[in-house]
Amino acid sequence: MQKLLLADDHELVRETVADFLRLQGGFNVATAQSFDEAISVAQAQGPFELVMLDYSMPGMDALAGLAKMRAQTGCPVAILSGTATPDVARRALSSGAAGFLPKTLAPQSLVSAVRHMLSGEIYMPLDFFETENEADADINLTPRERDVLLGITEGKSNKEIARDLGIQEVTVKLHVKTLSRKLGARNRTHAAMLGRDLGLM
Amino acid sequence: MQKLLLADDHELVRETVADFLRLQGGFNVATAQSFDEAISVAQAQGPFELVMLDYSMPGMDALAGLAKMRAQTGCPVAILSGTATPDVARRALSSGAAGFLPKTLAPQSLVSAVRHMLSGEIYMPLDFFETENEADADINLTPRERDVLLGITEGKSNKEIARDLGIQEVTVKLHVKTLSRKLGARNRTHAAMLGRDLGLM
DNA sequence: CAGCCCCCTATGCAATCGGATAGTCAGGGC
DNA sequence: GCCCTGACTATCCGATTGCATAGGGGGCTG
Repeated sequence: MQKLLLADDHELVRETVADFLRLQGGFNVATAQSFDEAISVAQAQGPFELVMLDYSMPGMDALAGLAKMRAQTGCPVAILSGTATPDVARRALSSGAAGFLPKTLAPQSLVSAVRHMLSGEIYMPLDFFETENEADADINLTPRERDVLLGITEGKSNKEIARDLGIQEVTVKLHVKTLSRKLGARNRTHAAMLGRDLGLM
Repeated sequence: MQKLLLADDHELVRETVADFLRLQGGFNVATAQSFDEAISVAQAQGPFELVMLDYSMPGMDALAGLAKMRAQTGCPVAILSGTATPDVARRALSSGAAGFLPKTLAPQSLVSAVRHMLSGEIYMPLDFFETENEADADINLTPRERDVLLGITEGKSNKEIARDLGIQEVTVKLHVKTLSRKLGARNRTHAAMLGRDLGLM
């Protein structure tokens, strides 16, 4: 029987979900109520074939906990969250999560998601990509701003970007300022990160 | 019968894969040999339920083509590649790809991957996350450098990072310089991008 | 055609970054 | 004890960025 580990600090959620997985999925589910306990349980009762961690939980420290658990157990680790944004979901996957499980997921979908991850695939509900694109809709950079943003993400200086685009450095500065304002970025570096996260290039 | 569109400029690959999907998967597969032809076919013979685009193909222009095709058809679009790195794969997913298909994939896996994406899920072979982590192994930042890098990715200035960490601004500068060297980054912005791509935080 | 948007340029200045150099201090390994 | 590394501090200086202000020219649209 496949062994799962579910860590969440909300007891109601944790135990009902665990029971559901036991009954509907036929899994052997262990639980933990904090990140540290999850680490202990993983060592004491392991090996597990899949670990699910709540994103906001004592000791979890965001995605650092994900990396720690992956290093510890070597098995797929999924992130569970009730509030997380598409941005967090994408970062979780980039950080090596086996999947992202919003708590709004239909129970039956959870079982198939778990099976899915057990077979070595990445699970990501489509909703998150949809909503992401809607959210982006109100941000529209001009073609030139996009060019400049691309240069920034490649680590180029204003001078280099200007040369590559055949325009003056001052003009690049102008675009940097305007696109940063549109993105709500504090500076060029922040703009680069937001630009990539939002998939603007 | 589910309609797929496969675009690849290598005829041998394109037609053999298409035939395989027809025979083994029972799909209706249309093909195109360039990005522009893919757009035309998508309009003329659509709607399709899944589009697969070769990553390097005339007119494709990397991930811009992905976005264009998604906007055009509104259906899931997967990226196909023989050479792409984990980095490109992750960017493709961040840009809204329905999946990433390396050409080293076992044929039977391809069929299941396609079914998978047709059901609205994201497909990503586990290999890519594995190799990614191995590749990262030779880059090891000190804990402090990691702290500083995190601050940079959040768009903070050296002064802010120093205040948050309780150290002097000059020290932050030192860390910025050394971590940039370790990452092979040209400046802080580049370091932030590389750091996120490599999942170092 | 007038208004608007995008693109481009220019000048000037303050803040920040990037790099070099030169140290102190604590801890681990030989 | 010696060597090495990580972390931290200091000063100096040039390069770059960020911001404000003030324009010109082209294209699209009501």
